[in-house]
Amino acid sequence: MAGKPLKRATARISKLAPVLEAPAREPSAAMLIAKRIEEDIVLGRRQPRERLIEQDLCDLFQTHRGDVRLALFELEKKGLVERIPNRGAMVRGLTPLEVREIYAVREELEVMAVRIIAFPVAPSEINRLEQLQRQHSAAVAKGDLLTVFYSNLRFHQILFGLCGNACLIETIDFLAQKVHGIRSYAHAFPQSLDRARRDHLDMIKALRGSRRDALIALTRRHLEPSPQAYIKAYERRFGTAVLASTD
Amino acid sequence: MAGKPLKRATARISKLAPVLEAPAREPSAAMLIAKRIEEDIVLGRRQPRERLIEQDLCDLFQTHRGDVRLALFELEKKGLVERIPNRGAMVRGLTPLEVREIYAVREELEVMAVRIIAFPVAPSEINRLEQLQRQHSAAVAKGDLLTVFYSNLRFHQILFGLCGNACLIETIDFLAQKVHGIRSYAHAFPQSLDRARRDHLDMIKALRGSRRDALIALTRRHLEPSPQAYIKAYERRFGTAVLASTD
DNA sequence: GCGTTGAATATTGTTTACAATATAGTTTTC
DNA sequence: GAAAACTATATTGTAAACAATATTCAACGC
Repeated sequence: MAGKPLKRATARISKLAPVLEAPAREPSAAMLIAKRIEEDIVLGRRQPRERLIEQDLCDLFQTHRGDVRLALFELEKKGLVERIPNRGAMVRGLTPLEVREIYAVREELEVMAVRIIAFPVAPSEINRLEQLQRQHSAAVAKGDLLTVFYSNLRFHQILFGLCGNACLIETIDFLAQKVHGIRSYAHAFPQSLDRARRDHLDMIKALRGSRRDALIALTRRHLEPSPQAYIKAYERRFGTAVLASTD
Repeated sequence: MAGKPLKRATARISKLAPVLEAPAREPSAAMLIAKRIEEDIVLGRRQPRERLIEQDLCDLFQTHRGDVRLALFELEKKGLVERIPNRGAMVRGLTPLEVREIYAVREELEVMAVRIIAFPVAPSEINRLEQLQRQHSAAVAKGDLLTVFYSNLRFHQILFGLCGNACLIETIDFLAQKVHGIRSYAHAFPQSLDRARRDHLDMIKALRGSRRDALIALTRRHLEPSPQAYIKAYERRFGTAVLASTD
């Protein structure tokens, strides 16, 4: 047992990873839990300021606290959850100011994405978008909010994915996640969902015609309603003064 | 012991967090470890593809694997480390393509930041920048690369912090972190450090004169050398063909 | 009665031990 | 002698127990 510790040290030097490809790993348990909690927040099943207690989540997801803990750290960085040391985690509510700031950055990046898309776009890609759009419309008609949420998400991922810049795609996605929670406000009105649907159709049309300026304008317009609806709802609830009030 | 479990359930409903302010918490142990490892990567003390073994890091930082684990997850999300399930973590090397993509997004966001800075900027802010710049120059002269790194980082944080959009500031910072690792290449040449120094001085001048267009041009120019140096070094090392070769 | 103190409980944070998986080296078989 | 199977070891992943911290509620003194 005396000479053994050396082995690890040598191993670190010699083993420089034998050219391993990412083996298309499935998401870890912690990520799945994070995803589920995120869904709950998005669909309004969990209210802002509601506490997220580790043991409760363990019981719910049938797992140990390690995974739940990791999921909460994950959600904290995404901005959906607030964690206070030794006190725990709670669903985070965004202030109107934060929402406006996030949407300003989203607009900049999404416009950048459509600005660098290489035209013309392959018909197969446009067909994928149309298919997702049909799925989205059907879900809207049925009132299936979960499917609405995911098909909408996928639509935008495919659309902005066309730009080809992986970092840009990732960052757009990251910012979209931050405001997932406020969509439940925007979607409270059927007219909002309908407007989004029409925007999508127009986008597909612009894409097919390689009309870049139209696509940029649509991208900007498409981002407008959500923050406006949220801010209105917020002011109705907490008074007209939009300050840093936490309660 | 029969009726006790209920208490937790009721607690979750009743306790809606009694208006707690963020108590300016100090960074957790995991974050400190992540920071230290990041420094090692930035300064070239750890090579790309080098393995990061949890137990080694525990010995090094005198802690348990929980913290180290969390730090590695953290670094994975930042993009500095690659993790493969059941196999471990290693320092991640960026391909030239990734570097170009990241810098394209950085340019977009940093230009956005200086575009929305409210002029004129308070003299106190400009003084802070000048002070940091003096610190930076002194560190360059002394060859103190760690101080060079941090004073440069702070300079940009203050500069872009002037834009006032918290989300934008955070995202700029996030992307800068992703390419911290390649700065060791750029800084290999003294002329690079000197050019950066001059850029900073010009930026301060433009800021003082409220010359926005000049500041935007400087911001773009300032981002050029690093990826170029990295890509050149990469090609010299792995051959001129810039493909997905991993070794 | 009201604020304060103190014990009981709830919740998070840390540590350790254990199990599962991957890697390296050795032996065996053709 | 080379390929395949097996064993030993290294490393990560999981779980449970323990410790530290915060919250709740009741008793006490003023």
